Formats: sequence, structure tokens, C-alpha cells
Amino acid sequence: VAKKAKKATRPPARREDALSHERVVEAAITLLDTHGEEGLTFRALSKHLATGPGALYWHVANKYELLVAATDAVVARALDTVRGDAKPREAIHRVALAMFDAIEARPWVGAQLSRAPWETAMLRIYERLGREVVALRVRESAQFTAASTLLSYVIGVSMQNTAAIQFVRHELPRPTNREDFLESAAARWRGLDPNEYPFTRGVADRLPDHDDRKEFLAGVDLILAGIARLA
Amino acid sequence: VAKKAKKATRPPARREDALSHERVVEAAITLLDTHGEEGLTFRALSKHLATGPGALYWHVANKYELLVAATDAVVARALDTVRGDAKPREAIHRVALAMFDAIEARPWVGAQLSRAPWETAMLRIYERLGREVVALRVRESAQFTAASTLLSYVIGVSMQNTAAIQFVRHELPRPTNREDFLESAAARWRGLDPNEYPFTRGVADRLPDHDDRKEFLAGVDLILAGIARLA
DNA sequence: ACCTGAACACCGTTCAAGT
DNA sequence: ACCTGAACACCGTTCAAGT
Repeated sequence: VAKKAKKATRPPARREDALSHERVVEAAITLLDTHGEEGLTFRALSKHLATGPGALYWHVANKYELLVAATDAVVARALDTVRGDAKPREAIHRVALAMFDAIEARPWVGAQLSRAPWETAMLRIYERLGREVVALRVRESAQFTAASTLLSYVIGVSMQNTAAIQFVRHELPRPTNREDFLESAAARWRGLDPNEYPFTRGVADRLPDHDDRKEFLAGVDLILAGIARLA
Repeated sequence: VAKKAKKATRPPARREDALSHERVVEAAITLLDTHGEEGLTFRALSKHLATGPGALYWHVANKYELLVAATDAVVARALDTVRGDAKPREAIHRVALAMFDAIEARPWVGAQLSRAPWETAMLRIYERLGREVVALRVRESAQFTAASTLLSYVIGVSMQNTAAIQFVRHELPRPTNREDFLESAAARWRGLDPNEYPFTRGVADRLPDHDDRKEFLAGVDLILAGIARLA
């Protein structure tokens, strides 16, 4: 009790609703989630936080840093949910699916990862995949390539998946369910010029009843099979 | 001769420097190449073409369409340079490298492909890879997955490669050559927290003397090895 | 130390007016 | 049919002024 009273000047009473780097980033995430990437504006964000746009610049250097921080927070959380008690192959599947789901739920994460892959978010994923590559007993000289290949694939597919979803939202008339979307995409493929697109036309029928996540993991397993052969 | 004179009204004399969809797209490509993605502005573009911004809208619907058209043109040309007289594995390597080089030379192509992968440019690449998958005698039910995996990987790696290059341009002080860049990236990796990034730190020494294109093709071969095993 | 909001230098896009 | 360029409705960012 005495200690508390010792100081004459008390720290300024922190208002309950005071801004902070964390609160700004958190608000940015909700804005990104609710209104998409183009919904994140310093004006909209400051309104959401009941302040002026200039206030945000006290806590955040600029929009780029804000997007980096939001992406990093989301990726870190997604990786935290991955339980680490599995064998390497299963662990890789889990990390891959965690990213697939995170990016599917938030297309802006995929866009940002590809825009600035040298930031920490990407490193986090690389590290997780790399550890499992080691656990797979890949020889040291091949670990770098193995982890890089997995990373590129996981991010690449996840982004193309969300792109397909964004396509639905932007180009198709009304909210469309997965089945209808795949059917309409297949119809488009079937309508392609047979001379220019024989292959794509040919596999169009595969589109309607294919399972994204299964295909995705099948691709991961293709790479793992390749890694195993070279290890 | 008589036929030519038949019509009383001749078609309006086309000015040599008249605009056209093609000229606008071509000018956009040079602007993107010289000043990067943020250099493409309707004002800058119209200035380049010695006209007003409004004139461009007569030939192009909006900026999105312009970027799509520019990307499509560039991808189509890149694929046209790929000679088609090789065995499947070699042909896949050639297509993969052609895209790798095209995206490395023009980072905006990679960004646009990931932004709108449902446009024709992506289909062109998919088709080319798919034909070789067929030539590899992959069984029909596996062709779709095989081609998709290759496509995701090729685009994914190419984008991350250009991202590394953009990183150099934006974050490093002066024009840096490849060696210095890789050395500085390795230094950063070595400086990571050993508890959080044991793997990444461990492979840091691999970074300086690794060969992008070789690693890239090694990854392609990993996938091809996996495909072979499942076919 | 932190917040406010008007002001600055840009965008993409539209549209009346011209040829 | 095609072009012009001012005008509109936005941006991200800055900064003097406030508490």
C-alpha cells in the first residue's frame, strides 16, 4: 500500500478506450474481414474507432505496415491452432490445411502474403514446414529445397482457391453455392475453343465433383512422394 | 478497281497515330515495365499517348480490364516462344522456365495472375501444362490434379522469386547485385531467434550460393516424380 | 504523450463539349 | 466515331493545433 502511494505523480490514467497498436491492428482485421481489402481505409478505420484518420498514424507507420501486422497476427494465430503431436507427414498436412483455411476465410491474407513474402508471416510458415522436413529425415543438403517447394505449393494453391471464391463473388449474379459455381465454371471450360484448349475442355467434367481440400492434400503428397524418392 | 470506287463515302481516313485497344494495351505494358505497377496511371498513360485520360475509356473499360489485357498479351507471347518439339518432361521444364522468366522480368505479371487467376492468361498456362501431362501418359482420373499441382507450383515459386527481387529494390539502400542480396538475406536469417526459428537459421548458409532456376526445376521434378509414382 | 480534422497531392472514372 | 479535359468522389498522408 505504501509503495503505491510513494510516487507523487501517478502514471496518466489510461482511458479504457485508448488506442494502441494492437487495437488498431485488431480493428483493421475486422474491417478487412467484413468489408474486404478495399474496405480498409484510414477514414473508415478511424470512424470505426471513433477518431480522426491522423490519430492512427501515431500507432502505425502507414497502410503497408498495418497490412503486414494484420497478416502476421492472423497467420501466427492460425499456426498456433495446429497441434504439434503428429508424425511429420500428418503435421505437414495440418499446417497446410491451416493455411488453406485461413486464406480461404480471409482472401486478403493470401493477397498480402504474395505481395510481401519476405515479411515474418511467411517465415513462420516456412519454419513450421521446415521442422517437419527435418523430422522426415531428409538429408541436409535437400532440406532447403524441400521446405521451399512445400511452401510455394501451399501458398500458391491457397491463393488460387480464394481467387476462385472471389471470382464467384465478383462475377456471378447472386450468392452462389459451391455446386452451382463449379458447374458454371465447368460450363465455361466446355465452351472453350476445341483447337486452342483441348486439354482444359477434356478435364472440364472433373471440375463439378472435385474436392478442393482433397486435391490440395493430394498435391502435397505428390511433393512428399518426390521428396521421399530423393531422400 | 471498279469495286473500290463503287462506294460514294469512303471510310474515314484513319490517322496514323490514332488510338486503339491494342495501342493502349501496348503503352500500358511499356509503362508497367518502365515504372512498375504503381506507375500505371490513367493520367500518366494518357500523357504518354499524348491525349486526355478520358480518351482511354473509349478503348478500354477500366483499369482492371487494362491489366488483364496487358497480362494476357505478355503471357501469350511468353508461351509462344516455347518450342514444342520436346519430350513431355523437357516441355514442362520449358513452359515452367518461360513463366519464371516472364514473371521475373515483369513482377506486375505475377501480381496480376494471382489477383485474377480465372482470366485467360492462367488458362493458357494450364492448357500447356495439361497437354504434357497427357503426353506423360498420366491416367485420366489423375490428369486434373497433376496439371493443377504443376500450375500452382510454377506460379507460386515465380511470384515468390519476384517478391525477393522487389524486396531488394524497396528495402535495400542502393542497387544490389544478386550475391550481395542473398548474403544479406542469409545474414538476416542467421540473426533470427534460435528458439523460434531453429530450422530457418539452420538452412541460412544454403541461401548465398543457391541457384533459383535450378531449385525451381528441382521442385518441378519433385512433383513429376510424385506424378510418376502415382501413374 | 496522444488525439483531432482540415488540407495536400494524388487516384479512377464520368461526361458535356468538341471534331 | 472518337477525342478532350475539367469535375467528381474518392484515396493515403501530413501537420498545426489542441488536450
